[in-house]
Amino acid sequence: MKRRSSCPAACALDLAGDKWTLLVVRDLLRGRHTFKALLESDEGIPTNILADRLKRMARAGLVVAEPYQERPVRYAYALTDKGRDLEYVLGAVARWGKKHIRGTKVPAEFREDARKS
Amino acid sequence: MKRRSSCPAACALDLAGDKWTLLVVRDLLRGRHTFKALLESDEGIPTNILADRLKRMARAGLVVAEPYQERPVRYAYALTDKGRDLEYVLGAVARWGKKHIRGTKVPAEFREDARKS
DNA sequence: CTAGTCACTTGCAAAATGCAAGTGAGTGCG
DNA sequence: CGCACTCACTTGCATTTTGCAAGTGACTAG
Repeated sequence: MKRRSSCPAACALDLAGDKWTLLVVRDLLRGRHTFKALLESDEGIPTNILADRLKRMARAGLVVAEPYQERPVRYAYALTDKGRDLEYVLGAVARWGKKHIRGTKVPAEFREDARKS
Repeated sequence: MKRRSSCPAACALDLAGDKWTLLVVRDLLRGRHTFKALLESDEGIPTNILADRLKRMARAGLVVAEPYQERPVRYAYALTDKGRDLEYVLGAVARWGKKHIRGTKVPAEFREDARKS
């Protein structure tokens, strides 16, 4: 894995700087842990992209996949400490969106987290 | 412009959720205002991408281009209030990168802003 | 007249994205 | 057993975005 620079922001953006990764984090934080549950968000992430993001995030150490049943094996995805810490990035992004993009609404699951907006 | 959902995070990511936009914000914050100065960062943004990002950011109301000389007309890019507010997002991203990606170093221009890391 | 700078634009190949359809392992029903 | 259905993906393919290199136009300095 090549690094563009030694800037922490640039390196962080290499891991989480796209339109979907932070939304997956958002959904994991709001308690959606299965592939199907993650698919059901309003934004409608395509299945192949979700599969790819989960793999990348696992490689980057942001999530872990743990089997919640055998036969057939089914995985539940959970944030690692590293992934969970993206909550503060997500919070900053959401706060910015709420302030500057009119018509946006914080999902019910995050209402109390939005007090600082 | 179509909106993926009404979530403030999703909408914000549509505007700034890519590998380059926040780095341009970082460079504008550190006082680099011309096309050339923005090109000179360590990450090496390609010229066409920079031109495209500046256009998008202008359309999104994040930056304004003001001519700093006539003959030939040259523009200096400056953040709007909306764009400057991305500083908090950038800060959260940088803090996360500094904490979780080893070997990263906050650029000198931001050292005092990094106290909360 | 020539070289050089700045701010781009253009062309094109490679990679990422998005959509739809398919697959495989299993469960529940009659 | 046969058929329908679910869940978690994978595959194929068209479109879009990226990245690199080269080119352009306006102008300045020598």
